[in-house]
Amino acid sequence: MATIYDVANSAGVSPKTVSRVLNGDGPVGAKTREAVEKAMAELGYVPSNAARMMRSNRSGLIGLITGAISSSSMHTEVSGLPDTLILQGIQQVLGDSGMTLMIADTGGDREKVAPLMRTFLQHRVEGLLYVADYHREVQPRLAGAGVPVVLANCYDTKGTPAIVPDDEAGQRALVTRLIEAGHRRIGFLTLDASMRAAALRHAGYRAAFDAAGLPINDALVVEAQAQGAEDNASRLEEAVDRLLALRPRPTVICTGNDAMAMQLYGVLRSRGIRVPEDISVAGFDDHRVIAETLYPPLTTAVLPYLDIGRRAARRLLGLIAEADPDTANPVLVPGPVAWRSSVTDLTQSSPK
Amino acid sequence: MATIYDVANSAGVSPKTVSRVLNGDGPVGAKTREAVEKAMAELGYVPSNAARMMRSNRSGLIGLITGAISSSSMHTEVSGLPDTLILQGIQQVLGDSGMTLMIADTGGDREKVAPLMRTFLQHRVEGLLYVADYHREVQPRLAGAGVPVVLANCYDTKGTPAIVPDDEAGQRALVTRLIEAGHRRIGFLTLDASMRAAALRHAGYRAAFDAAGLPINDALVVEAQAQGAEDNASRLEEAVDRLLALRPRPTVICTGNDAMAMQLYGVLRSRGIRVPEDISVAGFDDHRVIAETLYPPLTTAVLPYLDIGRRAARRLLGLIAEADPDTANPVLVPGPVAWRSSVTDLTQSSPK
DNA sequence: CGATGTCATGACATCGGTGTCATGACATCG
DNA sequence: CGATGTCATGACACCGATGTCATGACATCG
Repeated sequence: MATIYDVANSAGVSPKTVSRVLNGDGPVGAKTREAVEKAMAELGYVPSNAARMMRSNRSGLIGLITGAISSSSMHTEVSGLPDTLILQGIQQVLGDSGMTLMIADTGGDREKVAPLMRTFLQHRVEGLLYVADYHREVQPRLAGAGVPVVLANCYDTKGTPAIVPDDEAGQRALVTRLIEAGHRRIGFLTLDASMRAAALRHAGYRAAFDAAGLPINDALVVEAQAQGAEDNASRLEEAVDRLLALRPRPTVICTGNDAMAMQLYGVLRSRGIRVPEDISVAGFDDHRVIAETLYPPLTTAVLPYLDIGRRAARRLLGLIAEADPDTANPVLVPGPVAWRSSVTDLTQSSPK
Repeated sequence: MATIYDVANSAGVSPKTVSRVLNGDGPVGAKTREAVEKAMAELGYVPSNAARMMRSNRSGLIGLITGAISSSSMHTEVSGLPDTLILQGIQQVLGDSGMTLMIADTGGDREKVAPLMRTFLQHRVEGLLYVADYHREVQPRLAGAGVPVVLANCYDTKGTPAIVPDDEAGQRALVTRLIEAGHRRIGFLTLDASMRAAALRHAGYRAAFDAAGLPINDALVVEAQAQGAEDNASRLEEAVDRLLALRPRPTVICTGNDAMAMQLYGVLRSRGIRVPEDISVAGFDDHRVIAETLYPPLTTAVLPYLDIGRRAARRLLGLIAEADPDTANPVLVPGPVAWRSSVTDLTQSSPK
């Protein structure tokens, strides 16, 4: 690969002059510039970042780690890469700022974290991102490396800058919309209670009722997932039947996430209940493959992954520039409601 | 950040000796080694990859590009990152080999490819991977950069090393299993015919019949997706009704992918048809969220993304080491059949 | 016309490692 | 006992860029 010396020789100038052409500092004569540019093009010259870095001490690299990193081994499932939307959001912001992303996945093996960190440090990353596959608490050992860290889709108890989805506001907005659409008996099939999202979404559900000045009926809320259960399908069926047995019956059922809504569609149909004519359904996540493909398309609260990624990247860049506006921590990112046809508007007098 | 000189001073030796301790080349006295290691630990010394690279000319970096890169603008949909399993597979292999992955996503903007390539070249990546979000042909302009390239989940016409799923073998294996389970009237709802996977899977379907010595009834194969259609839902319904109108009715319906199978569940239930009691269903992809969550869980052909990622990475490492076994191109990676309860075994005399 | 300033350019050192070669202290051998 | 070999270590150059400073050619000014 051609070096700056090759270019200098070929153009009959000194390396320093080539450097000036490259970086636009210092004056360069028009004819000289032309000759240098021609030489660069001919040789296919691309400056070496390594050499640059030695002087500038700026690598232009950001390290990203996913997978097991904390010691919260409660969820031992093999955790893979997180939703790609988070990565995409990070990419967008970093790309625009001229940073390049290095990624590493521990593949669920916590022992791999240390060597990965070492590799990142060898490359002199200017910042680190840790991305979780679902909203949860982590106990990272990333700190102390002398490099700014931002957590995305997770948080810790030490006040490390973190960006997480505002599950509570999302569920609240969704339920508020349901109430506005005339629904009063709103069933809620919740996630495994040990999940952070479960508690927050439940709180959002209640907050929506409170804000509307409506009473809360706890019989409408049923946990439909269990810790390490295999038989979540039958558990869901039981939960659904319990809701359906209520009189008057719920007019809409919210689920802990879109996957559960997908199962709910199946259970309801097997009971001869039509969606949304007989009962409406709403999910959470806006998992595209599911929410848009289901028939009818699913009304759901959007998990703002793209936005979370963008904000995490921006915050990290801020920390690197030592210009952290020092906002509240963790930052809660709200998502909109995706209103689709799985929910009937009861305020419309004549259902077609 | 501490340098090798700091360590050398602190340990009272020369930088070269520290280097020897680091790399284990050349002999070092026991006491000296101890002193050096102590100094390194105290200073939190991590060697700089940039400096190393200047001499060795080995960056230890692999560049990965996803998103729009070809000029095949037929599918203008915003293409995001590909399935994370491919990335995970790549990660695993590269991580074990000591390489670090740099990733960049064009976010669908082809204009971004050139600057990204430049960035990668500045970092002196030793190889490039291009990963597509679904099996297709690309016309990359990656070549000529003097760096080995491997395509994953896509291929070109110039013979660039490529790793793609063996869609034909997958569909064939699936249909063969169906035949073994006693099915003879096997419906097939295909993807948009312009997709590579559609043609290959169709070929696999036919091959299974041929191998079993059974006749093919073309009325059982219906295209259930259209080019840029909005109303694929109603199109699917029509296709399903056409299959259901056949006498005798198909005993199983294969779909172009798992998402379509998910829709099919809905359509069948709305027609009062039970899965799998009245009719069996099989998908393609083994898209976990769908295949495992659906009730009943979906029998499907596995798209071996993890394996594709692994092989792509291994092949790239081979090319970098200039030891390419020069296998057939593109490499077709077969996937197993995931047999779940959405398909009834007709050879079992008594359905429970 | 000499002093001063600007422009265009180059020589040289430097960043943090590592390859090459040299050196001194011992051990071994004939 | 002198020649030779091995071990442990250091001096020095080099990788490819860029910052600092110097230099020569002109232009401008009083």
